[in-house]
Amino acid sequence: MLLKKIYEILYEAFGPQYWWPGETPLEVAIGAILTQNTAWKNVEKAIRNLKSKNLLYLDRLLELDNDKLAELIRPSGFYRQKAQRLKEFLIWLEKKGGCFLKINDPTEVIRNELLSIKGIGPETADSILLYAMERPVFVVDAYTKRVLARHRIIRENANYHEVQSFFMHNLPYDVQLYKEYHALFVKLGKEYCKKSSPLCSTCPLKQIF
DNA sequence: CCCCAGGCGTCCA
DNA sequence: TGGACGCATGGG
Repeated sequence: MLLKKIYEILYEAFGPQYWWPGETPLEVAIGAILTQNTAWKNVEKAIRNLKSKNLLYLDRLLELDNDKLAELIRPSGFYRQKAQRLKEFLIWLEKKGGCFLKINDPTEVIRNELLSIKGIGPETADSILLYAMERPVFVVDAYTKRVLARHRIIRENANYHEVQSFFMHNLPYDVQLYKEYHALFVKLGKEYCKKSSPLCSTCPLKQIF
């Protein structure tokens, strides 16, 4: 199967990526929100700010007013929006009991609740589900689409659900596989499939075609 | 100076 | 449905 083959080639080329970077599920989820259309380097600064003030805990973040939070996460960009949206998410988490791994609702139910939070779209919801909650959900991002479109595996304008279904219907439901696969796509995209450079003559996937 | 980054909501056709 | 635009910092 093509998707399995692609995975093997990427894993062979890059090895394990150890994703998601973050020490706790809460940190993972916060990173998922802060990294929206933002370089990860900038997110690291924002998270470092929170850590250095010992604020990376649900209760402490909930106490923090939005302006203070915004100032701390400023390096991650869109910081006023993100502060507000992050806060909304934290309130949801608190309402669910405050602990990701103790939430027992079906994945689809949680996903819909996450999507109803303003500022959490499909990619962010799925990143939280996969990397913070260990649910078998495939994460699709800009790199995934760009890589597949350039190799003509999907349409240029394929939507999120379409691409996600393609993976989930052709791969086993396997959390570890999905975690690694998405991380490998990001690695490949960053190094071989940049927006500005149309060619990718040295792309590891070349050997398939 | 430019373009880009691990998106999303809103508005409009 | 899907394209344009605003949101904002930091790096190349």
